[in-house]
Amino acid sequence: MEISTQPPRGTSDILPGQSDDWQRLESLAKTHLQRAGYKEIRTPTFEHTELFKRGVGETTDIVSKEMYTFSDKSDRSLTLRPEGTAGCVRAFLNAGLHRQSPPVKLWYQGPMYRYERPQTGRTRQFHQLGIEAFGSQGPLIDVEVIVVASDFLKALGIEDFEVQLNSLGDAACRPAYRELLREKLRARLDKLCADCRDRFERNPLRMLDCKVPTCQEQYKDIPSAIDHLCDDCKTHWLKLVELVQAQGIKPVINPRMVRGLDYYTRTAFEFVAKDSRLGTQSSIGGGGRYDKLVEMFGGPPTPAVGWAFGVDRLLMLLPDKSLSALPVFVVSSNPQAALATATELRRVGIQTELDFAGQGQAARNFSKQIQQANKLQASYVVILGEDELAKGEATIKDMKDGSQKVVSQSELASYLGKVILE
RNA sequence: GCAGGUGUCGCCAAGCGGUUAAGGCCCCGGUUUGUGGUACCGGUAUCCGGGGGUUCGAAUCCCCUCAUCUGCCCCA
Repeated sequence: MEISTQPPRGTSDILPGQSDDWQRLESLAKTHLQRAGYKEIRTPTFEHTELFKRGVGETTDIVSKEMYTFSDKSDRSLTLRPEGTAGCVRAFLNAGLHRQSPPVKLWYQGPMYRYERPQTGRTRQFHQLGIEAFGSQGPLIDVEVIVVASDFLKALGIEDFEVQLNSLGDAACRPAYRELLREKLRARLDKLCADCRDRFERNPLRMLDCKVPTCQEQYKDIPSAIDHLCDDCKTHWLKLVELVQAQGIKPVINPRMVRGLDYYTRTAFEFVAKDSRLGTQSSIGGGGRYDKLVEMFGGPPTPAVGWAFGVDRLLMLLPDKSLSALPVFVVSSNPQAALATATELRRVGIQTELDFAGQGQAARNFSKQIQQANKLQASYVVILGEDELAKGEATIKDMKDGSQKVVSQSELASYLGKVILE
């Protein structure tokens, strides 16, 4: 019985040609976020199921139908993380980071798991890059977080996106608004789609961003959350919008945007890109403020704000990358000499290849080796034939124009270093 | 969970009841063992996602199954 070489449904391998993009994105993220004072945190890829149920919220789609949950040998219920914030908050508390001078700023990157039907821009294992800032309650840090994200996208070469903004209120005003929604809509329940009737019970706010036109028809005259904020939330919101604009970002106020996770309070935002490469997906990242989550996990009251981007989706939007450095290729009648020279060149920082297709001790003929060099798009070929080896020399062939030059082996590395590394 | 599309060599792909299962790309070898990119020649699927069935005969028809893609829901 042969083993299937297909990866599990909804997962995929990141192959040699693609990993360049991943590395580019990761290194850019790292420098960008650290520059803004964010420190990397690495938390487990699975956690106690309870953490997500409580943290993300029982009524969310993520918890109610998308979790990868399993029991270990001691019958603990564990779940592959569907998002990064819950784990960060847990680690933040467990490590006592709340006792550090605020704000505590973290970033993370890694695979997340949601059991869904795969399609363009959506897989069961996907990757998020996120940041979390704990301990500051003013809108200034909301804005920092948004600006850092926006700048990061631009650094990646992604320019065509909008920032949608909304405020969801807090414990002081959201319950009242929720009831208001129920009151207004109770009589119209029969005109709504099945999903909305369900949302009516579980999470009325979610009704507002329903995509069904007949539902939207019913919501036309429904007041938005922004108009029903309590004084504190209102002040925060107005300042937020003002500050965001002052930083040169033109947010799109979207009173209908309700994020899918329960922990958000006040600020919610989403980065949206309309690009056919994303299929019908348009959200490339999102986040908001979650001022009650730390407390809910048993910590001291700690306001927090953060976001996460879908790395896989960002990668789909990356402009065509520049070509990587071209190697030097060592051709020799003596495989051992070829490897020794390649190693010498590599030590001074030159990307160097050689031929491995020979049988046993024998090198392939020069023609074959140079063919191989050509296939790898070598910039230069170093030829160490019997003649050169006898004289302690090396022939350098410029693959662009075919010109050749003989240098002594002792000068080879420094000569090529000059030509290639400048 | 629901609705459609697709599954023939590593990749693209012809074939639509009786073929040794085209072709192209890639790869390998040769013409050319001291020199590349072109050209020419040769090689590479006992097998058509898997399992049943119909038939004298199936990659081609039927059933089941698996995978994949696209969309709905929702999100990254």
